[in-house]
Amino acid sequence: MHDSPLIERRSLATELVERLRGLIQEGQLRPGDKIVEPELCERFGVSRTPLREALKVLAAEGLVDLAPNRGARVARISPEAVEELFPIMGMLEALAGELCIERMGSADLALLEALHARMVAHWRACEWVPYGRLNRQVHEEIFRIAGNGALAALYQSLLIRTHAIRFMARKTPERWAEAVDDHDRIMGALRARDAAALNLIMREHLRHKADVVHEALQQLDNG
Amino acid sequence: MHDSPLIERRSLATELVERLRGLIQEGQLRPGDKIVEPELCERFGVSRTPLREALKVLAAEGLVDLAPNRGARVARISPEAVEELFPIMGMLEALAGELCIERMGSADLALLEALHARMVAHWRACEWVPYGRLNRQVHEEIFRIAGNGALAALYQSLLIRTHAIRFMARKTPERWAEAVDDHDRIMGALRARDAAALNLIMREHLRHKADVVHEALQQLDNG
DNA sequence: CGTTTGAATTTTGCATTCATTATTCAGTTT
DNA sequence: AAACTGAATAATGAATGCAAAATTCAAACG
Repeated sequence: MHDSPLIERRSLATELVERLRGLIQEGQLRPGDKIVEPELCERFGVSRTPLREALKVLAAEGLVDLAPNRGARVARISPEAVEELFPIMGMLEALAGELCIERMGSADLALLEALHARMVAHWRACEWVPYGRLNRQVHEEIFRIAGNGALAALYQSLLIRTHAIRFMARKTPERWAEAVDDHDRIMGALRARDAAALNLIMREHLRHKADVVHEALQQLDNG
Repeated sequence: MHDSPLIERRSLATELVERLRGLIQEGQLRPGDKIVEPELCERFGVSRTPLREALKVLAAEGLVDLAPNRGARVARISPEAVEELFPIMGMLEALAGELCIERMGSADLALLEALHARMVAHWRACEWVPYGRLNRQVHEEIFRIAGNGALAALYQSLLIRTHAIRFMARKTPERWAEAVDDHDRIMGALRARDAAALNLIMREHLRHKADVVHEALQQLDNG
């Protein structure tokens, strides 16, 4: 039997869920924006039925707030929500780190080292955007190595929910250095395969990220 | 101004999500069952539109599997999924425990002690059902005291996803005793406000629960 | 007797339609 | 001028309709 790749079939609603997630992530739809169904229907060339199904899903994910008879808005993220979500993400990253240590082979570690080194180089060069990309890749790679799909999916969904806010949160140079230092220590714990240490660092790392967001929110309120 | 309670308005889809969740939880709809839209529509007296919206939401929650053009089935939970989900739940419970220690007042602790004592009494009397109820209440109370709504919601959703399997998983007397012992140690750590210890116990407790489920799955395959 | 084929039936995906509920805005009142 | 009223408009919630896909099942074939 020839093992041909399955023909992938998707419903409009599924397609729309991903498109809308994308729009929210890249900031085309911003937190608090009203989502008017006929408008988006025209934009995507679909009827309201699949769009509504997609909105229901996004609401279940927490990306969209749905008020009965009053339509949908892109969810705003409050300081309280940050306070709630980041510790959870910290725990999930900590678990990912532990699993990663259990399963990681030398090739995996080498890949992480390489990504980390490139990330640090971009930091030294003050290259914001590629730094951010590498940063994300390191975390993704850790989750991949951890090999727990449900964990990765859950983390990803929380990441998207908090994305809007990080988008705005410009790191100060000190915070940036702190993040790089966290990553250095993460790599150290991975090399040493020290699960307990990694656990603590991961949670501290997320605590720092939460602090950055809080500072950014403070700025918004003042300025 | 008189502070009247808001009139609560719900869409049919929202209502259906909860009804269907209930049906799945109480075993009226069992894992692997095909969900035929017209059938359920008749049962609830609604049209397919809101029902389909509800199914999309349940699919996003992982309670239902949706295959394009081939309808919905109540999600089956595989041994692999257990392997993935229980460690996550362990981490979430561990976090809840830590937060609980941070925020718990003496009244909170007293309530937990009372629930725990009643639970143990039911165990001694071999009273299955009330034991289970108290067990659940203890965990719920810990999450309530922890005061992190997102954490509680996330845990709840994983709990429902794994519910079907626990439904079947009959504990052996040894496992039952083990669970009670776990709870004893949890109470001990709470009394001592020892977050690090509680963290470990919580994760171990969930590890044990996963073992129970695995044993049950084994039984099903053999018998 | 087990497979295969293809028409009849059922079920699903999506568009459309209709009723209900918000929102907007001009006209009125204070 | 600010605040209220209510008709006109627009948006949402849900039912219905219709085309495309899957499933079923009986007849034909090896």
